[in-house]
Amino acid sequence: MLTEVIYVLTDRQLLILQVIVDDFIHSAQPVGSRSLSKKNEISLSSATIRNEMADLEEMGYIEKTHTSSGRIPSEKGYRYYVDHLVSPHALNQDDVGKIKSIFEEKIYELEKIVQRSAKILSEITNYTSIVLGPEINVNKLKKIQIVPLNQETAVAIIITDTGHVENRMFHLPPSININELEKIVNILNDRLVGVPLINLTDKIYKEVAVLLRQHIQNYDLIMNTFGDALKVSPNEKLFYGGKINMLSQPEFHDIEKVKTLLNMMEQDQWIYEFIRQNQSGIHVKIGRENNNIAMENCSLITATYSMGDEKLGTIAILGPTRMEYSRVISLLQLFSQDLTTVLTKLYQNK
Amino acid sequence: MLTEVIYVLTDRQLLILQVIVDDFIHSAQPVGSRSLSKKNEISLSSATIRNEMADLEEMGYIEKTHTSSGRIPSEKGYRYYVDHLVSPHALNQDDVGKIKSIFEEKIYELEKIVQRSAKILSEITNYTSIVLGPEINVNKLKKIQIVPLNQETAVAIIITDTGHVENRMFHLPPSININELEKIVNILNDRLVGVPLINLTDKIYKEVAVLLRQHIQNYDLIMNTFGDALKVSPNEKLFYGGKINMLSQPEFHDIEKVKTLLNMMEQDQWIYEFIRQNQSGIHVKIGRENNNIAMENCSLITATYSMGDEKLGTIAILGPTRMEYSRVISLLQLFSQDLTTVLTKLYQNK
DNA sequence: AATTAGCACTCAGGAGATGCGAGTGCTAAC
DNA sequence: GTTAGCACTCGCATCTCCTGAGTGCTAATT
Repeated sequence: MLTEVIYVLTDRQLLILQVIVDDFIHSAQPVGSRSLSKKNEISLSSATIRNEMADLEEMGYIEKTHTSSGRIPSEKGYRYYVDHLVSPHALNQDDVGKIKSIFEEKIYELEKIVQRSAKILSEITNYTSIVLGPEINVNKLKKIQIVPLNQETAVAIIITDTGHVENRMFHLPPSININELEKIVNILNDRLVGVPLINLTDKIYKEVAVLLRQHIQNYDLIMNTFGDALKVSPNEKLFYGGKINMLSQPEFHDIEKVKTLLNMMEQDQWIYEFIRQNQSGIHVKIGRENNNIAMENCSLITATYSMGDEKLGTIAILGPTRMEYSRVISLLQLFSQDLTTVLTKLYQNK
Repeated sequence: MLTEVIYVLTDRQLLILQVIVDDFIHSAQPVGSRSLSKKNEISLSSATIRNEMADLEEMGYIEKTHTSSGRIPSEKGYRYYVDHLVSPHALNQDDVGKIKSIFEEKIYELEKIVQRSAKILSEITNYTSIVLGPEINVNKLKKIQIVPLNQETAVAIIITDTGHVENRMFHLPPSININELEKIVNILNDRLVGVPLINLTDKIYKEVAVLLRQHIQNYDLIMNTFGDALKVSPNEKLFYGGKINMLSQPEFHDIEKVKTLLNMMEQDQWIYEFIRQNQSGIHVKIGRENNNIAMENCSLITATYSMGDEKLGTIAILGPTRMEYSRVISLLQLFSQDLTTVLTKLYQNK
């Protein structure tokens, strides 16, 4: 992308730009000079405003939809607005209450908290929320269990220090006997507790294999099938809230746009990679900054949440470029703070 | 609902009705007499066809969209078509292959099989698939485990005979000690293995409570919090596939219709109750037969799947009333049969 | 020098008018 | 009983016209 020239704007231009963005965010209609001149914040004639708007347009901060239309903010305009003009939004008591309510119910499972959060955030904002669940790969093993179901199958259960439970069924070779299985489990629990899940398989084959081979008859036979069961799914889960909220936005009255957008959301992998790479803190990506045709008309605001100072996951709000930046930013700030506090309190005291 | 009069149709009328429905299903355009007269199956002049169509309309099987338009099937027409005119559809090799592919991968978890099925069925049909997961309440307890995570929390794990794993975190009262917990678990496992999950809490409080009270110090204190953990979520899970396929149907080019429909799908509860009540076999509900405004323009074809002869769950395909009934019916027939066979083989041999 | 009033101009979008084509129903002939 | 023929209907696309909200520019005003 070309680096765009950043002009120095006069106070008056700043004011006008801000009012245009604010107005357009709420009305979704191009803003004209006459309607601006009527606002309290601005006491200038429409002609003067027209002159200033012409300058703002030349600098690339606003644009027209056709020759004689009012102005709408350009992506560059939104960028400037987000970087310099958003005032810390005084949050509505209602919204604050709803965010607090997420944490009031006594839920202990990380994943459920996160899922609930996605739902409520989308309800408050009327946009779509995307929550990247906690990274389970870095969680540490608390216990491994194997429960045989019948002669042929058993289920392996992996419990982490955060209380996350993974389970996988696997096939039992006919020659195996239950005692052997128990021996394996004992050895594994003995040696592997505290190991991050991501290192589990590695550690088994490199360090524990020798030991297992000594004690177990059919080592290869068992590990062939059981080993797979221990490979924890590599990806964190994505949770969506309010996918259909986008349908209520006037910019998505076109069914084709809706389709490409919803389609993109089904492509978990892309979203996953995209959201995952966020550094901690709040970030705003506007329109084409997202590098995805489906999101041309969308902005994405992301925040991270942590436990102590270990980053756990990401939460994002997806709306039209014409979204209420200041409100959403404040909401996410509050939310990620609260979530971090709760999680730290819940799980940090081992 | 009023019982509608069922007229006896001449062979010629049947033929015309069938061709109209078939044609409309594929073109989504009202069918006129002239285009009908050109078809090979029908060798009549357009005028004759017009006369027959007038009769069919009078009987309520077809209708006009405006005075001089071609005809489209009415709900009654679709009903008649489904009940009497659908010919067993010769399935495409491709489709059969895709259905078989669902079961080729070695997945053992019931839920994952079902989830995968929803996805693939929606891909084959281009409609929306709704799968009601296996009823876990009737599964029988295989084992209960409790794993303490730290001083304050523990996770309870319930494993069923089908390999389904439920887990719930709960709070440990500070005065409790680990040995007591283990004692409880031992007693529960001793007494409750083989009990259907739905009867679990009941059985604990009615039969096992006495025994527990004898052996456990802080019975009330523990059971207060642990008891909740054993209450298995009452509902089976709903899985959707191809929610957005509906957007490609011409009848859903209207954003409002899409919104009400997608909204309805978010109301899990309603869909759940509605689909659940199906008897085994294949059932077709057309338009307003579904008793839901959101589904006025939709038809729902449901099939059940079982293990042995115990009905496990339901799978449904949701499409516009103008959907390919015969194809979908055949697909569902094949699919539910295959799924039943696989499940029976997988889990029946205990 | 900065601001404003005034004016000619542009364009989207809604309201009518028009024509075309695909359909119908009816009547009379085959 | 079937069909040809004809008058009629209506949706839909196209065109034109009109209005209103906007613009840019120039000249007058502060």
